[in-house]
Amino acid sequence: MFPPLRVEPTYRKLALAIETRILERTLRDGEPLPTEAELSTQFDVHRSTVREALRELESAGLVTRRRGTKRLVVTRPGAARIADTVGRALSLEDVTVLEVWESLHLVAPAAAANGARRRTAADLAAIEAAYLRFTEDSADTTRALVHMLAFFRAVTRTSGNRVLMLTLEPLLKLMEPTLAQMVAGVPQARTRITTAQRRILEALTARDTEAARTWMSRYLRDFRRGYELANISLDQRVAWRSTNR
Amino acid sequence: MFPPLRVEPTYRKLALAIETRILERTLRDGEPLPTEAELSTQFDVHRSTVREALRELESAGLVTRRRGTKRLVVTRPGAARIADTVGRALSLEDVTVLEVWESLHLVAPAAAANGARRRTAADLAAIEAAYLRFTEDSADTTRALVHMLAFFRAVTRTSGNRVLMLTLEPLLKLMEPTLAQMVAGVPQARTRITTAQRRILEALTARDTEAARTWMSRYLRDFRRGYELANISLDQRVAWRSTNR
DNA sequence: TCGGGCGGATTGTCGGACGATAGCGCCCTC
DNA sequence: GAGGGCGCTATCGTCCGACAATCCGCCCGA
Repeated sequence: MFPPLRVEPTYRKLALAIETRILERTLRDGEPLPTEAELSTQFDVHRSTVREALRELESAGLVTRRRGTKRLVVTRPGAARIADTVGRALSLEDVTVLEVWESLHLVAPAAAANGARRRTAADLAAIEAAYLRFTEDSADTTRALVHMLAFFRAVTRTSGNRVLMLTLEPLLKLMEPTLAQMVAGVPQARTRITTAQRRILEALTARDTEAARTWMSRYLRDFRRGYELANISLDQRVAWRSTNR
Repeated sequence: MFPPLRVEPTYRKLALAIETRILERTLRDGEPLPTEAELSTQFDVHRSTVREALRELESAGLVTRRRGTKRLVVTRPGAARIADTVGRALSLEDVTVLEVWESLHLVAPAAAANGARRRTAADLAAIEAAYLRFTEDSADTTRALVHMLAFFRAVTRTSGNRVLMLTLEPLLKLMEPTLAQMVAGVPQARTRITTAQRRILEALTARDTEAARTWMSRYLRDFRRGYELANISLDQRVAWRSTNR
C-alpha cells in the first residue's frame, strides 16, 4: 500500500551517484576523480562520508589508485578484479574442482571452435607465443602455470566474445592450485600439454572448427586424467587464497 | 632486488583481516559482525577507519545489513550480487547483446543436457512451476520476464553445477531488457516460448539428454528470431541500470 | 635544459561529539 | 503465564576538526 520507505545512508547514495556518472561515461576511464575535499563540498557532506563512499567504489573496482600515487582514478573493473570477486563467491559456496572443471570444459572448447572462424594473424601469434613460452620455460611449475593460463586466455580471445573471456577468468584462477599440483606431480604432463596445445594451435591456424573444439576438449579431459594420476580428488573444494592486490 | 615496499593503508589491511576470517569460516554466514566500537578497540584503530573497511566488505557482499536492522551480518555474496558486479563490468566493456546471447546459448543447453541426467523430482516440480506460472501470468511483460528467468534458473539448477548457476545470473540480467522488448514486440513470442519450455520440460522428465540440449538451443535461437522480428539489433550494447539495492 | 629542492595540496588516520533509532528488557495487564 | 506497550541503552550515521606523511608541481640554480 505504502512505498517501502527505505532510507539509504548518505554514503551509499553518494557512491551510487558517482557510480552512475561512471556508468554513463560522464566520468571516463582514466580520468582522475575529484579530490575528497571537492566531493565533500560539492555534495555538501563531510569528508568522512565521502571516504566511505569511495571505499565502496574502490572495492568495486570502479576507481583505483595507481601504484605510488595519491589520487583515485576512474577504472573499469578488469578481468583480475572479476576473477577475484567471482572466485571468492564460488569458494564460499564450497564449489568443487569438478564443477569448475566442467565449466571450463564447457567454455574453452566452444571458444576455440568459435575462434577457429574468427582468429586473426595477431591472435595466432599471441597463441603461438604462449605455446612457445610453455615449451621453453616449464621447468618451474609456477612459471609453467602462467604460460598455460596465458594459452587459455589467448585462445579464448580469438572467440571475440568478451563475456566468455570474463567468464573464463575466475575458472582459471580457481583451477590454478590443483592444476599446479597436477603438473608438479605427473611426469608426463608437460609433454601431453605441449602436444595438445600444438594441435589446438594447428587447428586454429587451419581454421578447422571441429578440430579446435575436439583438441581443446581432449586437452581438458587430459587434465582429469592427470588429476587421477596425481591422486587429486575432483570432489574437493576449490582452494582460495585472498589476493592482497 | 628489494621487496616492492608497498604500504597498504590500515583500512585495507583491516578489511583483508576480516575477509580472511570470513573466508576461513571463523566468522560464519549469518553471524553478526562485532560492533564498530569493538572492532575499533580490538584492532586499535579509529572507528572511522573501521567504517571504511566495513564499507569495502559491504560492497563486496561479504557483510550485509538486513532490512531495517542495525548490525552488519556476515553473508555470502549471492547470485544477485555477482550478477550486479559482473553485469556492471560487462556493460562498461561495451559488450553487445550478441556476445551475451552467444554465452547464454553456450551455457543453457549444456546445463539442460547435464540436468537431463541428474534431475530429481523436485527439480522437475520447480521447472514445471515456472513453466505454469509463465503460461498463466504472462500478459504483463514484466511478469512474463520474471517467469522466463525463473525457468532458466530452475533448468540450470538441475545441472547441479553451482558455477554454471552463478555464470548464468549476469547473462540473464543483461538479457532482460532486450528480452522484454522482444516479448512485448512480437505477438507470437508467448506461444513459442510456451512450446519450447514444454519441450524442454518433457525432455528433462524423460531424461533425454540430447532432446533437452536441442530444445534449449532452439528456444534460444528463437530469441534471435524474435529480436529480428522486433527489430532489435544484436550489435547494440547491453543496457544497464544500476540496481540501487 | 635538466636536476634538485621547496611548499602547497591531498590523503590517511585520529580524537571526539551528537542525534536517531534498533534492540532489549522491564513492567503492566489480562 | 502470555502478550503487549514503554522506556533505556547500545550502536550506527554523520559531522567537526586536527595533524602527519607524502605526492605533485613549480621554481630556481647550475
